[in-house]
Parts: sequence; structure tokens; C-alpha cells
Amino acid sequence: MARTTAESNAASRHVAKGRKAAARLHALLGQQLPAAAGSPPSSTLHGLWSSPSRSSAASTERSPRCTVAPPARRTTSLPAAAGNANRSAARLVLELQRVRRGSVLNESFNPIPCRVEKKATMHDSYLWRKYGQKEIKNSKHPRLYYRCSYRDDHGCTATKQVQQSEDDDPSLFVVTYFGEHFCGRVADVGCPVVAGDDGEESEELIVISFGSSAAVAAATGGASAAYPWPCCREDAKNSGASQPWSLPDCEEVPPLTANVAEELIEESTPESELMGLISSPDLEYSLLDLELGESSLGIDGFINFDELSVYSIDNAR
DNA sequence: CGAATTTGACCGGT
DNA sequence: ACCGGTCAAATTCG
Repeated sequence: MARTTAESNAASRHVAKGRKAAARLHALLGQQLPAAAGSPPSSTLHGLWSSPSRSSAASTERSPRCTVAPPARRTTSLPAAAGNANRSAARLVLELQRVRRGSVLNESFNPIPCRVEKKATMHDSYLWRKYGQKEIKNSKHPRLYYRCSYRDDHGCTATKQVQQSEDDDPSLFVVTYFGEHFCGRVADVGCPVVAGDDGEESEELIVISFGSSAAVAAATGGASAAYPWPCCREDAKNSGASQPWSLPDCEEVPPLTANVAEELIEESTPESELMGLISSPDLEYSLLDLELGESSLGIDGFINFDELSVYSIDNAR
């Protein structure tokens, strides 16, 4: 049969994808065993994956542990009203269920992602690279797609989607994080602490951690110097180096202020782990402890921070 | 000039 | 067929 260019393109794309996937998987397998030689495991990776690090020079000296974020399905934006938030939560439940049924099949190496939605300013402390923008039906504003800048270097596939708030407050953005990465300074808080760019009102900052208290400590101001490469644009700029991973540390954590007007959080770990949310009043963090079922695929929980109620849904399976 | 962003096309899921 | 997510060539930026 005659082969069209379109088919050829598709074919080569598949090949490329396959290569990428294979490379990642290979790296993942290779890295999990050696298990962070000498590095503080902080064993916060419950069910999350260490990142591959390419066999570049950088990878030999550092152990960039980005966790893999599967390209999970999209999530909905967050309405301001509590009632709407609850509705969103419901939708997210369904969403997650679908993800759990499907996405693992698509990318065998991918665990279920940590996923967090937050309504906050667009900027956080990670270094992201925009890879797409899409007009979303019934949305005023386009959705912007970002992935971790270190994806290619370290295989960190954390991604986020940013969408401007519908109307009331244009300065707010709905940020949806997929997966978790360690290339940012906030340790394993897959969904990074949102740093307000204007530092005005700091209402309530909610930190979601999938890791140990150590990690949380880092997130809550412990400022662990876990990352040898810059995790924000400014870091990169100031360093003057061209290779991100070779840049100086990013220990200097800017004040973590945020205008988190509302957060709706949903997260899950494939290996049925506990997600810790620990409070750190000093920094205006509000964290909750929320324990999830052992079932490897249970809906884990929802937190409607509007009312600070926790939805823990264990769908027996 | 290299890196980051833009943007239309492509692809898979529903 | 529609929609959302991703890719990648082209363009812009520093």
C-alpha cells in the first residue's frame, strides 16, 4: 500500500515516542536500584518514580530525581464558590477514576500522578517550559501547557497547566500540576508551593506533600539544598551558565507568599501511600494529614479548601 | 546564535 | 466529529 507522507510522519513520530519511552524506562530501571547513592532518600517517593537521567556528564555527579508525571487527563477549572468547588471535586473524582482505568495502560511506566489544582498566581518557583496553548471550549482564556524545563535533561516529566481565572480576579490563575518533580527546590512537593509574584496578600498557602516530613520541612522553609540546578528562571539567569543542571544551587528560597484564594486538591499515589499534609503555621501553610486507603487504586481524597473539608472517597474495588 | 516561545497540525480518547 | 493534549517547525527573544 502506498505510504503517504502523513503516514510516514506518524510512523516516525511513533518511533520517536517509542524511543523516548524506552529511554525513560531504561533510565528509571537503572536508577531505582542504585537508589540515590549517598543522597538523602527521604523516601518520599511513595509510588513515584525516580527520574531517568541521561547518560550525560551531569548525570554522573548528580542524581536528579524527578518523578514521572504521566500525561494525565485534564482537569477542570476552579470556580470560586464552594458549591462549585464541590462540583469540581465530583468531576475530579470521575476524572481520576478514568485516569486510573486508562492511563496506566497507555504508558506502562507511569504511575498515577499526583495532581493538584490550585488557584493562584501563575508563577511558582519551578522552571517551566511552555509547550502548548489551547483554546478551551467554554473558557474565556486559553489553557497554557508547561512542562518541566529539565524534562529533556533529567527526564522530569512534571507538567502543569495554567489557565487564567474565569472572571472575578484576572490576576489569579488556575494551575494544575501533574506529577511531581525533584528539579525544583520544594523537594518532593510535586505541586510546588505557589509563590506569589506580587506578594501582596498572603492568604493561605497550602502545601501538598507526598513525602516524608523531611520533605515537608524542606517545603515549609527548610530549604533543603537538594537541587544543584536552578529551579526558577531567575536562578538560571543569574547563574549565567547555559546548562541548567550545571548551575549553582537555588537554596535561596524567596519568601513563599501566595494568594491562594482557593485550592482544590486531589491526589493519588499508585502504590497506596499516605500523603502527608503537615501544618506549618509560621509560614501560613495549611496542611492536613490525610490518610488513604491501602487499595492501590482507591480514590484518595479531596480537599475543598474553601471549607476545609476533606473528602476521602474509597471506592471499594 | 542558542534558547524559549508561538502556533498550527496531529493524535488519541470519547 | 469534537475536544484536549502534545509535537515540532517557525519565530522571537536575550
